[in-house]
Amino acid sequence: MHGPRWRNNFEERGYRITASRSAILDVLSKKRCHLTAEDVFFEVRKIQKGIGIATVYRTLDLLVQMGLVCKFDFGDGRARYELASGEKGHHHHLICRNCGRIINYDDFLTEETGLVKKIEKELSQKHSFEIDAHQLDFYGLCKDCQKEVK
Amino acid sequence: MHGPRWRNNFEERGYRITASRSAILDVLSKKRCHLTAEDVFFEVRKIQKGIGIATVYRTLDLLVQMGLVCKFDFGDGRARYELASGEKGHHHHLICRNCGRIINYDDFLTEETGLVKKIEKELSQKHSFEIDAHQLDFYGLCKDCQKEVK
DNA sequence: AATAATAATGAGAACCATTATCAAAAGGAG
DNA sequence: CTCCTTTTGATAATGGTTCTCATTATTATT
Ligand SMILES: [Mn+2]
Ligand SMILES: [Mn+2]
Ligand SMILES: [Zn+2]
Ligand SMILES: [Zn+2]
Repeated sequence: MHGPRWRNNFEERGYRITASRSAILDVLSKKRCHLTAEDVFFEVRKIQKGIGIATVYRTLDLLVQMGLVCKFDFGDGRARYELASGEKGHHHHLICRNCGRIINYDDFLTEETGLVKKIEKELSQKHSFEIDAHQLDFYGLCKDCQKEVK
Repeated sequence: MHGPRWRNNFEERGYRITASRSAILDVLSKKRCHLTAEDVFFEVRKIQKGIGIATVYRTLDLLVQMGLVCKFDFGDGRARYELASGEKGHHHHLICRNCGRIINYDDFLTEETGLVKKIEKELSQKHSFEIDAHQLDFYGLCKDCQKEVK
């Protein structure tokens, strides 16, 4: 996820590479986790003093549309954004119901990736659906919250 | 998902079985799909004329907490509720990015269920996480929207 | 049955993440 | 520089959800 690639991507579509936009991409590149729009906003303001929250939302939308960023909704009322590092970089989630902690994992079981592909193929045919992505999340209690709740 | 079970469940916890509450459960039982709170509200009003939207939200929360109802968030800004029919009744989703259509499927591949269990076990150990549920969604374009977009 | 205690409810206000609006600023083409 | 398009920030508006609070319904106690 370094410069040239997304720069080309921008230019091809006639989008301008502005300071705000590249600052937002910088933040997403460095903090590789599930940032809310607000998180991004505060982080980017350290670089781009005057940036407005609207620009953050607009840019995030843009990046999602371009496929450079993934948008998640874990059910706590705010969207989360994360750099889409393509095939490699794809991961699934463990989400704590108590504290909201989110754990990424990409050390899939050997069967895991293969089966998901197989399911996708099967479902595509059966439902005439053109699948381009999937999301697998596990919900429960994290280590710390297990004690706490008991 | 018929009477006695959830009635007991309610009484055990000291919750009252009111007309509104059982009307809401009725609606969820009959319309077996992903209803928004508003959907439920309008549907229930046919039975319980004076019911307020706040009661719908409160009751849905209650039912989710009790494990009788599942709450989903497919990223369109509104939560969806659906009767949790336990082990049987569990299903995964196909979601159209264009029109928002949601397709349930529970005709899992034979390997599908087994593998998910295996992953859960593995993840539980590795991350000391107590997993109690999972959600698997596939995103893409439904049959109708494939033509439209092209 | 009457009374007291508690739980549930409806109306509407409040909340809060996200979107829309719009005038100003910045960037690019010539 | 000039014209035209895109981007931006401030702020208002939106819309789903939650909160507040006075009223009502249900249950427990006498
Ligand atoms: Mn993630
Ligand atoms: Mn479903
Ligand atoms: Zn936790
Ligand atoms: Zn569709």
